[in-house]
Amino acid sequence: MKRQLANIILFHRKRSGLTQVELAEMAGVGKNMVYELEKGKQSIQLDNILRVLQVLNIELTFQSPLRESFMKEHPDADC
Amino acid sequence: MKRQLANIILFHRKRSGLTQVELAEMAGVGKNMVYELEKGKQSIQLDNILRVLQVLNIELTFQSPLRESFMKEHPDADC
DNA sequence: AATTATTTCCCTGCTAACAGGGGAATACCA
DNA sequence: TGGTATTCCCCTGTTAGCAGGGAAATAATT
Repeated sequence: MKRQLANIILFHRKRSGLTQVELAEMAGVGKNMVYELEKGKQSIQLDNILRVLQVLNIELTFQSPLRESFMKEHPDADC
Repeated sequence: MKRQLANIILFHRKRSGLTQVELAEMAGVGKNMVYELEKGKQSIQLDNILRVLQVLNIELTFQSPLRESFMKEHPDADC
């Protein structure tokens, strides 16, 4: 997961034909943010990352053994 | 996804019998971080969130239509 | 009810993320 | 090869995340 996020964002941005600056503007963040994101910087605020991911149509999900088994018994729980 | 992260963390912390302070110490972050995380604060650094998730054995994954179709053709790609 | 544990929410100082600018380096064309 | 587009990486000032302390509010335990 270290550089995974960086790779995913780079991959999706290139595929969508956007430059770093264009992506930054669409996401409402600074251009250096996008640059550092793709460089693999970890200390970036979640909300900024989410803005970028939203533009690229990338979804973020959480998984854990505990969660899976719980959701099986409570299908309508929001957690 | 707004409060989802907060709920997941709270749920897992309770299940593991940890207090906010204990979780914070194990994750190597401040106690207020954990409190704000569970309150749903979005502007938190990703690396700090990941430290907390790691303690609780929660995994983070990315999904997108583009990614799925690409991984099908390149099963060993790391992106 | 009384005691203890935990959470909530103040506060302070430090630090680094952030936006935005700019220039050099590199990549991408015609 | 020359020109353009894009990326890389520096800089500056602002701002807010962060750790840590502490105290009131709430929850849990006996």
